[in-house]
Amino acid sequence: MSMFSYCTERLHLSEHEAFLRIAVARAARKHPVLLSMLEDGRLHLSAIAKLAPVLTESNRDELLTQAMHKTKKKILEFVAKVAPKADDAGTMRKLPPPREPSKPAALGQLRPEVCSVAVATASSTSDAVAMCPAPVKPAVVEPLAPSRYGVHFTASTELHEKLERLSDLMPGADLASVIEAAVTLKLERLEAKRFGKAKKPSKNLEQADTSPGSRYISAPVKRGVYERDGGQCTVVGKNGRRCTARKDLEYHHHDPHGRGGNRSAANISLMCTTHNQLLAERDFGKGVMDPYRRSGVSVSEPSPVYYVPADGCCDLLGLDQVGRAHERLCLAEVPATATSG
DNA sequence: CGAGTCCAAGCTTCCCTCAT
DNA sequence: ATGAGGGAAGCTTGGACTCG
Repeated sequence: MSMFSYCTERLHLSEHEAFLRIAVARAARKHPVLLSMLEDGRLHLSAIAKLAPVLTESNRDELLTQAMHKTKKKILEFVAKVAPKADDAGTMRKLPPPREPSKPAALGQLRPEVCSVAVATASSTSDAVAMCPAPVKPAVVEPLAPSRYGVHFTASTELHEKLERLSDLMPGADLASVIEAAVTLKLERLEAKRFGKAKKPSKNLEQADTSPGSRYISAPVKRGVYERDGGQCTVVGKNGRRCTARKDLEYHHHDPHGRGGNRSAANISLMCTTHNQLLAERDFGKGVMDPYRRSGVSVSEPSPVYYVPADGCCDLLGLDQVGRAHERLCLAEVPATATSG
């Protein structure tokens, strides 16, 4: 259960009440002084929620001193001074919401010596995870020979049982074949869902419904866009280099659905989460988009492995300060194996 | 049975009304 | 006049459902 669900379903707070309290709690984790200021009335909930996105260790003392006993309006003025918004404002395309806080650590990342007991005695996977401390050892993928890899990870009793059941249904297959079959099936389903991939497509691009009425992108369009864009982010830097991201891809509406944009292939491109967010920032302003990543987990930040630094990328998008995700994109070290594509 | 479509979940915003 | 709270809107994902 996410914190949001807990607040709304268990504590019966309204969505907005929940939002305010979660925002304050998250801010207080970074800046504990906020709690005492809230308690003695120097700051109110709305003030903290507004201040949180721009509050840093360096500006905290000055900003909080200024904000004490101030109205929400005044607080917004402070915020605007610290983080000026772009002139352009309007509707926006929201990026995927944060899932990390509520998502349990992968079982493969748990410390075996501690979790072996927990996993064995827990009644469910989530219980087992809850009983375990922070992850220590991630799963290991070790190259053994050309085209051969060794994969080591810690499995839960649940997974172990499932593998045994699947093995029973695949007589003669070794463990690697069983896992490969399962992964292949999941991959096909997810790619069909996400990118409209199909073995025997029943509709082509011309037959797809592209009217602007619905937000739903039809499978033929998904398929066509994915093939046209080569399964890769389509953003190209000033230096002519194209972003090499192939993970966390999203369907970006050039003319947003919220503004009446249609869902034809011509209006849609593949874009990585980071660039999608950057374009949203360009369209709607940094101030509008910042809250979506202030938690640090709301953006699925791409691994540097998938990126080549796009020189002039900031210039391309007309942005000066674009946040952590983009900093990581532009400043990340590029492994020798990664080349521009 | 597979492909296509719809819709709820999750989170955050803006705009408005209510209570103080 | 002000902060708190309610409601609707917005966007993506994935589960559930429908159709051929």
